[in-house]
Amino acid sequence: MSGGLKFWKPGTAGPGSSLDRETETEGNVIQSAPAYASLSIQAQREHLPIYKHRDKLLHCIETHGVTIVVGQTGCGKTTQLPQYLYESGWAADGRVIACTQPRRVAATSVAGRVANEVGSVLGDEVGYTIRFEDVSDKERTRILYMTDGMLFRETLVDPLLTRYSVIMIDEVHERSVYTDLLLGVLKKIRRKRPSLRLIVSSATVDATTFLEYFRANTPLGDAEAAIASLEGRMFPVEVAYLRAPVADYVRKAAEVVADIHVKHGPGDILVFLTGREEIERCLEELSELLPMLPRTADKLVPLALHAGLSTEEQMAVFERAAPGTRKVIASTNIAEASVTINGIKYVVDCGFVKIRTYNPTTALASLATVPVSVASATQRAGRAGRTSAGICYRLYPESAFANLPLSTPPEIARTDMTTPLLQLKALGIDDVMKFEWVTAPPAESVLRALEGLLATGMIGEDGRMTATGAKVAECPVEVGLARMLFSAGEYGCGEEVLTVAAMTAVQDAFVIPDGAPGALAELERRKFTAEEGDHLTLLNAYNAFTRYGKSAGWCRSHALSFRAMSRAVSIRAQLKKYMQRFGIPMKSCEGDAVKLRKCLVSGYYRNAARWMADGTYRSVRGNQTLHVHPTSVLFTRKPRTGWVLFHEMEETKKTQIRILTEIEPDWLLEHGHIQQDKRTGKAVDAMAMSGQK
DNA sequence: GAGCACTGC
Repeated sequence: MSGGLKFWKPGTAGPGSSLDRETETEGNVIQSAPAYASLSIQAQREHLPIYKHRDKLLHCIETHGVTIVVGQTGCGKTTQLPQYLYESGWAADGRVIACTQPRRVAATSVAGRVANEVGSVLGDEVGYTIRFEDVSDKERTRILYMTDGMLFRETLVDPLLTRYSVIMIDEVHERSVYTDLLLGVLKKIRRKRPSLRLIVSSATVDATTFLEYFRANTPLGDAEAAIASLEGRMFPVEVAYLRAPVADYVRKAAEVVADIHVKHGPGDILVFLTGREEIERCLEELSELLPMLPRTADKLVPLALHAGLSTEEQMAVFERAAPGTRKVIASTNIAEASVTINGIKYVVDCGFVKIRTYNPTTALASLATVPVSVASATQRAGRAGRTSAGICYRLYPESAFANLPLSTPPEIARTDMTTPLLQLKALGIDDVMKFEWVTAPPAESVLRALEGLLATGMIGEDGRMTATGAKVAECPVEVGLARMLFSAGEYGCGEEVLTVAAMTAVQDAFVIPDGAPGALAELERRKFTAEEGDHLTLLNAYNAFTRYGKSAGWCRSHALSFRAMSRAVSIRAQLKKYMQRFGIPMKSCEGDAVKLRKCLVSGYYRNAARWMADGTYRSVRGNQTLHVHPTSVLFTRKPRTGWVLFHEMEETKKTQIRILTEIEPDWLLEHGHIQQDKRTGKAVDAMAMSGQK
């Protein structure tokens, strides 16, 4: 490390230099995104003046149907705007001001802060609504924070969202599926109810996209949409790049951290890497480097942060570093937007991110490591400037930055559209091709989803939703799970299938404890193992969890995630209400695993696979080679019947199937193949394959 | 014979 930091630092702007007045809307991330900043300024100059003052902003909302607000994290838009609106009478006559967030924690914490500022009890004038928690009052709540998913769901009940006078869609730049669906639906609602005011709030210049979106094909005229911007309260962040690319950014990250520690003053360090494995390796490399460093005054405290950690483990990153120590947090993308840590002065950004994409042709989800977008890199850099001026070290050359995509493709372009399309149908939007998407999902994705909905009887040949489809659409789980729940009456296993659905909807109930190798977790899981496979193993784990008092300590000693198990309890209770509403008897199959497994088949018959002599499986649909995920209880065993049903498949290094259960191939024949046959004209999966047994 | 970015209803 004697050579020191081999970074090139842009000379034009240093920490503390102030930026052009107008570029303040971009935050003070110096030199991070020149092309990006100028795009924003240009767009704003062309269209409208920048409103910075409260009264002007209100005026803007008053006169325009849709206001696009640009302002980055910390500018107060989320907490202040709804209050301004409230004070100027937008919540009069029993109307409600809504503000949506993509995440539950954001909705709850912001609601808490605003209630405090207003001097109200949370749940009274200011409240929040998220899944499983409604801390609001139907009569009294005037400012309501909620997840965008909840507001979208509300449109199923009240299609014009009549109780709201203003709806603010926050963090629109994140482009979650529900944000996109909501924007489309809100544009439609505004045609029928022009009095509804919209505020679309974004941290980035995507804002111009939304401005154009709300103007396009709208009879409301040019002046109906406006951009406003709010000043942030960020400190400047200097950005440094590598002179040349590195082969091993994990190693480089450790070196840069060591170098910062030796050469720079106090302040914690946040390192962005792509996954758990990289995080652990980086911290190992760092501990090897430390003894070789010159003596420093401060001690370095290494911490990991990723979603796989328990809540307590995650809390460690928020604890203030003890005097004479410096925290270094190696984190996944979770620290980019979901988790905010104060006191970070240095950010080290590897420049990559793991992203999930869906291939509609093969029905395969895959997880790939790809370069981050300019928007992501900017957001990551900003994490260094929340409490004081900071530095961001990007582990790639500046020339590589210029080639990054401006933003990550929205989720709607890389996800299975089956459930979203069914929900649009439930809203009466039958022609999804004509729906005004902010970004349209790929045509192939829409076609495959419609095919799937038709094959499973959710829609008819005319494309309209069937009676079963309407029930499934209401149920807040994926289509396969809902179908399975609704056939529970037929198989007399309502109690059990409800638990299986809840446990399947929750990912990662079984955890690999930190430090202990997989073997220990494996041993614990074996205690719940059912011969038939993972679905019944999950059922056993859930039943044991409730039998032993739903305790966190019990989960810890049985390699189960308390967080996941508690979620399963909530989901089960919620799904139970839907089953009761639709009159499905809550019977127990009294240990008859055949009934339960037949019921699983009713929802997932499309996910069947046949065992091959080499230990892999072949999918019935598509004849793909599949590998059992190592967390499956069938990882080590051949299924007695030679056939399994799986919950999902995902491509990483190999194509893997997760959550599988042994089935009889004959059970496949009873489902869904007829419609599919008629449509494709081909011999169908289930029928064709069962002949081979 | 070996693994998993992050949300949300």
